[in-house]
Amino acid sequence: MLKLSKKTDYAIILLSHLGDVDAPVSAQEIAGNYQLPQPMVANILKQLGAAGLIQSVRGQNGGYVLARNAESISLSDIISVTDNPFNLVECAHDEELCKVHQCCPTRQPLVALHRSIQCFMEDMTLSTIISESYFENPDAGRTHHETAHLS
Amino acid sequence: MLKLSKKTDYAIILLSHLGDVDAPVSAQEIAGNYQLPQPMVANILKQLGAAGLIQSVRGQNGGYVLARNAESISLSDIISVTDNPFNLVECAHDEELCKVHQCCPTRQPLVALHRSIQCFMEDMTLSTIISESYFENPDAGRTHHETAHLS
DNA sequence: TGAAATAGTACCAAAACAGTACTATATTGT
DNA sequence: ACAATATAGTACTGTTTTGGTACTATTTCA
Repeated sequence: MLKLSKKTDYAIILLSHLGDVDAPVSAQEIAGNYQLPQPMVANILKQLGAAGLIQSVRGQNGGYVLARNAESISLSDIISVTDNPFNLVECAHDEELCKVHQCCPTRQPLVALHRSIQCFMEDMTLSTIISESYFENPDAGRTHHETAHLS
Repeated sequence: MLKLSKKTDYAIILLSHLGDVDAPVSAQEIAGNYQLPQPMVANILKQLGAAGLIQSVRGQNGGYVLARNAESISLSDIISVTDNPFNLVECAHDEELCKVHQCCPTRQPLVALHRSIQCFMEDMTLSTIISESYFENPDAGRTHHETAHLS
């Protein structure tokens, strides 16, 4: 359906929050802060931890901190954890799956679209996301990215 | 999940075929040609017809022809028929839906990604798709190599 | 020892997807 | 006229994905 899952949506919020503070932040704290369901938040943080994007601190006063600096975490990293592996169409990576491979019209243009999205997501880092979220004005910091990766 | 539906995948194939011939083509003919399920093909053609992308010719020897020339049919047109309305995230278009709108980190970067995808899909016309599908491997080695290590 | 936190699973309801079925209608060829 | 072939419209269904919950175990600090 060409949309991001809520998990991804939430994950960006959670990671942006973690990127703003140094001390470990608990799931409960974030859930309360953004009025999101606590079990959901806990679940996503668990996944992000298992994927190595964040580090966990167990026990009382525990929580999560970023495992790497925000510059080295890309939107692509996040999505690969919270969404299923990014595949616009099944045959884009595994040519054998294509039934009409003798002359499939979809493959070329969709692979191009796939690559354009992929590049965008790899260039968009968490630190960029955090700094952009400070602009309240929609037109403030947008133009750069809008024009960057069209082709 | 950030993937296209099979309907869209099929629709591109169907429309590419219609763009290649002048006489009306029936659902059965296309289904046989590409070994796709005939009822599925018929259903998609019905939808594309209702949306005005193709014109129907009823009766024996009937079928479908493109309603407009292939240059004026964009990938965006196709997707808007066969996929649900394109929305990366719910709040991208309706700001009121956003629960954490006091300072939502996701909105800015995802709206940018949304626009980038939208522009790509509007610029990619059916005629481009058709002409690209003629190359079996234009620079296929490069394309395959680059997509191999993505995602 | 108890409270607060993560770790790991496993589960469930609702929605979307992929595909099918059936009836009605229009056109052509004989 | 009539049968064959085609679209038109609608409704249905099994499967998968999504969004979210529940439960138990483990770790740490006070």
